[in-house]
Amino acid sequence: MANLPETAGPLYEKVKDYILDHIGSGAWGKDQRVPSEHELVSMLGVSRMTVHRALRELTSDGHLVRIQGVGTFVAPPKPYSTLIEIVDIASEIRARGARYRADILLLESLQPSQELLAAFDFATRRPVGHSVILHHENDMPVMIEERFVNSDLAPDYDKQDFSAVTTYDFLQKSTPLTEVEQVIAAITADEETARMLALEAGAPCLLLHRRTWTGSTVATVNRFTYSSRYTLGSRYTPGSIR
Amino acid sequence: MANLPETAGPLYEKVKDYILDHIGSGAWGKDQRVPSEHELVSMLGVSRMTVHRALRELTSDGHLVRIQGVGTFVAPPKPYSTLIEIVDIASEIRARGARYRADILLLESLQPSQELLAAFDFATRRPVGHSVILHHENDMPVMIEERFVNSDLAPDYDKQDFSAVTTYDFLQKSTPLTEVEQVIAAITADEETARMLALEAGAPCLLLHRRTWTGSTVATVNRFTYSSRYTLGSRYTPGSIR
DNA sequence: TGCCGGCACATGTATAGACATCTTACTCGA
DNA sequence: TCGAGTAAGATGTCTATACATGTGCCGGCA
Repeated sequence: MANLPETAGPLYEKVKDYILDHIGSGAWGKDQRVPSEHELVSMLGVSRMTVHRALRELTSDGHLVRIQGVGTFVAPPKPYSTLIEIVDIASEIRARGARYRADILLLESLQPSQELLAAFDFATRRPVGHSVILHHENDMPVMIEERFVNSDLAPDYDKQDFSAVTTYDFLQKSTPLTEVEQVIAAITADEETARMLALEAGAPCLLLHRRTWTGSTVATVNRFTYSSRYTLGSRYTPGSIR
Repeated sequence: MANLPETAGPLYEKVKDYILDHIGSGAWGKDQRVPSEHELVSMLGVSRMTVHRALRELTSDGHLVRIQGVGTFVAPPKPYSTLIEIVDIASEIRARGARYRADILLLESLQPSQELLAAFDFATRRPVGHSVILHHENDMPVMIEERFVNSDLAPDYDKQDFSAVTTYDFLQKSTPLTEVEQVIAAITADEETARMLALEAGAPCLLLHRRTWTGSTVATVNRFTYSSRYTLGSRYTPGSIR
């Protein structure tokens, strides 16, 4: 019989640790199959409910995938999931008491770049609109926003709607917001980005990719670029947590 | 005997719905006490394990608070936060099913750099502790964390507390968390940062400054550095909020 | 008066057993 | 050869029971 860790605490936690250790060491083969509940019961000498609870919690933690009638498998790696609030740059800037302005540089039907096509699964969806907007704070450029709209969105879209300056306004005009996925990263500014944001080429920038689903449809892809001179602030006040 | 919803699905889901409905209607009084497991068993005619599972899942969802030996209570409402969620890198990495490790590189009383002093108003507060922690995902360096503790914090701080590996654990050990302010920016890695994170010097990195107030005191300053190979993603689903 | 032991009651964990549901693979018959 | 039926085995749920652990109260004793 295999040995569980001798640390203190509930049995199911020891079973979880035992399984995590074996996931990490790759001991369960390249098909990533975890022993069945019955096998684990025999191996570890605990009841099936205890094994089941350990497996269930590891599943909800994202370590495992379970398929009824088939078995338990090590879960494939997933993207990060920390919440970052939807960025509304106009509100941000106004809240600082500064003057805000947005210039629409480009507004037409265009194909997004190959890079964005690959990154955001637009290959099978023809975008109907593309806008590039430059946002200013006190007449200093702050952010470039690129926005795409999918062809399977409501067909009554016109350029009037599409030119809504802030993404938040834009989303309000479309179907109700249901889901947002954002990815934030650091990049170095290429020549055009540097020119538009009044930076030197190679300066560090923030990049914010966003996908928004309204209903079941991908509606927009936004690319934000923040100059390193500007920051996104946040303030969190839990208040009444016991 | 009270009636459970007649919808399909597992019993414990019906029990969860039953409890959520009563939370929503405020039926359980202003002290927000939920009936005990034993009472729910009598009321609903299901086994205690089923009631227990429903209560446990509602607790981990944040709807309830349970105190062993005391009882179960409706969780106080949480504030609507416009901000970046507190980053708990260890939970992040574990949620991806990856292996997490943290190495404490330095743990002693030091002055923060002049840059941090200026940025975070430490000039008038002498820090009592300083730690540098390197976080790994699957043995690849992911983040450098620097943590300072202020001298006007509770004086009974010792190195044991201070070496708590994750910031979340650290904050749990101190006074209750009341307010957090975060700033995110893009930087280029200096030589030492690049070496520690296995990057080339000058590579773009994310920088995350955080100030935390516990009570009325500044408690910590954390500097996070994410390699550009890693990203912070976010997924926001308003539909799931009851 | 004050303290402390014990009891009642709350949640937390663990087990054994039963049945339900789902998938896969195999067998047997048309 | 194909297809329906079935058996095996996997996870999912539910119950009854027992014991562990933590909290608060109350009553008796010093």
